[in-house]
Amino acid sequence: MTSPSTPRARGSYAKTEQFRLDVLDAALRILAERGNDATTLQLVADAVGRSKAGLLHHFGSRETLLLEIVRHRDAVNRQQFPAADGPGFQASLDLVAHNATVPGLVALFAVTSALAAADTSDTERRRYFTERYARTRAGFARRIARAQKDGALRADIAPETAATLVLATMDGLQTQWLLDPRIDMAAHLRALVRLLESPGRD
Amino acid sequence: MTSPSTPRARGSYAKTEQFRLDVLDAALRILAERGNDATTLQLVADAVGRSKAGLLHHFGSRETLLLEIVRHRDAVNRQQFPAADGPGFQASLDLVAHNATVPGLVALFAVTSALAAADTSDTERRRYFTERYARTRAGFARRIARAQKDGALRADIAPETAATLVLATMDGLQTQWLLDPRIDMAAHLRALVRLLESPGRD
Amino acid sequence: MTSPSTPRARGSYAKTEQFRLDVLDAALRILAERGNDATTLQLVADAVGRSKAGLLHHFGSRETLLLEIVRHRDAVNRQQFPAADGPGFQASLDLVAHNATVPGLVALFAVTSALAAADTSDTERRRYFTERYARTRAGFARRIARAQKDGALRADIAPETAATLVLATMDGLQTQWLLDPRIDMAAHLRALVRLLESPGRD
Amino acid sequence: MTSPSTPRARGSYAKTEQFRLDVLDAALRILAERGNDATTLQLVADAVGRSKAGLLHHFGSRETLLLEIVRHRDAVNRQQFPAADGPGFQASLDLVAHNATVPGLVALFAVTSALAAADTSDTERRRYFTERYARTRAGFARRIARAQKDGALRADIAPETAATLVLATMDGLQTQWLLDPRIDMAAHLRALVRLLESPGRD
DNA sequence: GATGAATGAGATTTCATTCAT
DNA sequence: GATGAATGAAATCTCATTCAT
Repeated sequence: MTSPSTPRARGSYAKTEQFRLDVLDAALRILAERGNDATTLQLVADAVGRSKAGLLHHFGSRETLLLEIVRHRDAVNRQQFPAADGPGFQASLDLVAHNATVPGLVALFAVTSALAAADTSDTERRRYFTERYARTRAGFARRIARAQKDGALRADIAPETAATLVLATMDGLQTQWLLDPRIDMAAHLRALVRLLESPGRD
Repeated sequence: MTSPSTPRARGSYAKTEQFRLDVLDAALRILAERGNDATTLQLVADAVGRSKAGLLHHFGSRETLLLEIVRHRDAVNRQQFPAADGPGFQASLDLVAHNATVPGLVALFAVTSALAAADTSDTERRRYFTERYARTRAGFARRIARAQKDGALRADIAPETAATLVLATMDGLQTQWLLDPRIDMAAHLRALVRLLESPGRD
Repeated sequence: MTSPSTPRARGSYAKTEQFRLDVLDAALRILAERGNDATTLQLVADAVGRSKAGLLHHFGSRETLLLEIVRHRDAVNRQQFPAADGPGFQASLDLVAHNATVPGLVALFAVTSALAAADTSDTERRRYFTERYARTRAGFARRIARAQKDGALRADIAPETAATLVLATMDGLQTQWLLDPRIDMAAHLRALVRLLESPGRD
Repeated sequence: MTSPSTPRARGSYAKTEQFRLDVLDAALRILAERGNDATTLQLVADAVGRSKAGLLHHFGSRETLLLEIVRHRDAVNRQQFPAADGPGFQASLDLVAHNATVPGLVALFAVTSALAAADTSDTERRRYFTERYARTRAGFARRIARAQKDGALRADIAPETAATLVLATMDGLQTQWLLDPRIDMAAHLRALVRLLESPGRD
């Protein structure tokens, strides 16, 4: 374990962590500008003033680098949008609203998760997303269960099921929004939450 | 032009069409076995006993070939699971149930649509999916509106909104199912439909 | 077999052979200017306006490309300096004199043959030089035997032995000349020939 | 500074020297087994239980390390085969016979001297071999001149010229022997010596 | 239409070497 | 001195794509 304030894994090379962050930033920026296929290691290396080989030394492969962006953003998001202990979906709604300002990042998530899901062997990418979804579902389910007990959400649906639906909806909305930015992700998520709050009245 | 109703049979036309179908089949099979990245033109060419150049002669590019699989499957599915004029979601439920038997195809859709959504320029791929989603949403919305009038679905949500939610859920469930096959896509879709139904129904 | 005037092996791509020759020329030039280690594929590729990958498509590897230069020069030299059927060493002396004008080429031969000789496994390079030396020795021996019969060369040394010595001397002289250009290769070779012509008289 | 005549023994000096010798031994062994290209610093480092960086700390570069092997072997050989003050070539013949038992070493000399000769700039390697050849030629010439005065060798060839020929032959024979071990280096060198001897000798 | 050859782009691997500790 | 980490250079490999026949 390292000291809590400096989350560096190995005791060496102070500048390394900053360098890694710089690379992730640069890669994300290029990704947002050029798209997945056009984002080459050379371009990223040039952007940070290093060589392709230098990047590979730190990240192992192009795939891993992209996955690291996802990982890092997940960590940042967990800090910025902590799934508060309240029963509501406010944190998720805030995150969705925030995502609507960073299409490049949303696109990266969409592509990476789809590729991970399509992997036919047990890649790190696939493992990461499998775990990530399981974790997110569990968190949602916990808060939904509590909200159902409080009477804030209707109880005629299993918390796990509702959690899966919320998560699926958030994902699906991203694809539709990327293809047609007029679609309001947050508004649609709110609509789903409303369905979960009370049974329909005619 | 060939006559619309009878199967083509003249000369090389029929042969070409059959060849294209063979390629799509072979490609989908390899895709299902090996995943997206490992599916090379060479592999597909070998599988159908042709050259890489031959495939490209017919399909233009690898991307287009993959998109053609999607296009073709969409056409087949429209035939097999016609969004019947009834008010229910039975056709969609049937399609989802069927998809659960063809993970390779589901994976292809997930990857291709994500890549299309991530495209930063106006590619054919992007155009296809944009249109496809718009069309599907419109169809869902039409049937939802009718069901609301009939009292089968709750009316306190805009048909367009509900349609977007249903479609998003179907997409999102695919990713989750690919990552964890224990997730029952059809059951979850039914749960969403139930949320959309009028009270006093179950 | 192909027609005698167009020595192209395969019936296709007229420009290919010229391209290969251009590459060999460019590589030899750079080799002469920069030396063995500093001659990179990139440099050669740039010189002929192609990509590294293009070169590798045609030559397989950097090693092979260098060996091809040797092969090609051997062929050219065989034409320019045909080991005439006369009994003398004039052709060899001419070749040695000519070599003294192309240090880059001599250096390439020296390095490549040494590397081939140092190869611990049966590489193509090693095979080529093994065969080349055997062939050259046999040719020399044949002409020496004839000269001995004619009385032009002393007969108290086996033709094979003399041939091996002549060849060894030519090689060894190249190294010494490269390290100190004041050494006159042709003059030294003539001195050896004189030793072979007649026994010493005091 | 250590005392000139007694072997060093103080502190880490002796240890360092032993380490250097161990590295040279290990490198030569690997060179003999794997050949020039396949002999990586990592392999040598592993063989002596040190790190690559450790080797470079002591030797500066890979090239230098290889040159050090040559240098060290030259020193050992000068001790074991002192070019005795007698007029004959016995010491050289003994050395050649000994070399025929250490192909790895012979190969290293062949490659290193060829690379040195091919260097287009004034490297340490090139300097070393230039000097080494000059020194060896001078030594040979001195002894040949004496033998000519003694009437042991024919006098119708300049001692310098004969020395250059002998040295060239020794080098050239090594290459031929490495490529075809059936070639008897010592026998061929003896044949050259015989050509240099006065008539009426055999 | 079809195909083998040619081509270029890019990822990856392998090294030697340099840097920070 | 010694070493693990960092780095860049270059070769090689794998593809998709284009060209010439």
